[in-house]
Amino acid sequence: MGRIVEVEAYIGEADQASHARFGETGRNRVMYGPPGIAYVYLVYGMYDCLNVVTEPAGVPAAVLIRAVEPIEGIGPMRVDRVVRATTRRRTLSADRMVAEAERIAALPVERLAAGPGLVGAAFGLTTAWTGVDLCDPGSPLRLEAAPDAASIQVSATPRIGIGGAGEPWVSRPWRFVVRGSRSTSGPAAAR
DNA sequence: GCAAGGATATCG
DNA sequence: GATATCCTTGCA
Repeated sequence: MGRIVEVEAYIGEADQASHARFGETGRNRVMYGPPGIAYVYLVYGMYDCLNVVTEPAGVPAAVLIRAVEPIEGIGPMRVDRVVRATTRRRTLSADRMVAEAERIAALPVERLAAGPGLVGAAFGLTTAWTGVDLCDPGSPLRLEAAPDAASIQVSATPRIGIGGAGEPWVSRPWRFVVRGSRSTSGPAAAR
């Protein structure tokens, strides 16, 4: 369990940064369905990114969960991070595997899920989780309201890692971060 | 600065 | 069926 501290919004086929920019396809199909459903996709061949489908059925939209501040299950998160890091690589010597495990073991708790790919790794998510109802209290993966949601300060910035210099969808401030969190994505210098 | 995986969308 | 690209990450 953890607290979501960074997200990005994607909405509509006109949003050229969205997977829905080509219309409905096999991959993005759930984005066109009812809200509250998980959409997990693979980027760069090794990172599974978790999204929450939003907007009523027919309107393709989703919110990418970019960073989580771990609260419970720290040990399992480290294990899942190590498993992911050592199984998603084709060429990895035994020495490098050990080094990777040690690096993850030494990570500060607040950095275990500090990025969209790291959220997927820490929670052991794969594209097979697409379709899970995140609003069902009985679901193995679910969203819950933060008790102190009303007092949290949020900043808005442009979205990360999207192309199209000078295009309107690039500068739109649709990335939201919990102010003051030490678990947001990116290198320390940029936080 | 760039290489590391694999799925995907878009061509032949 | 081939290939450029991708909502990333960590190391050279």
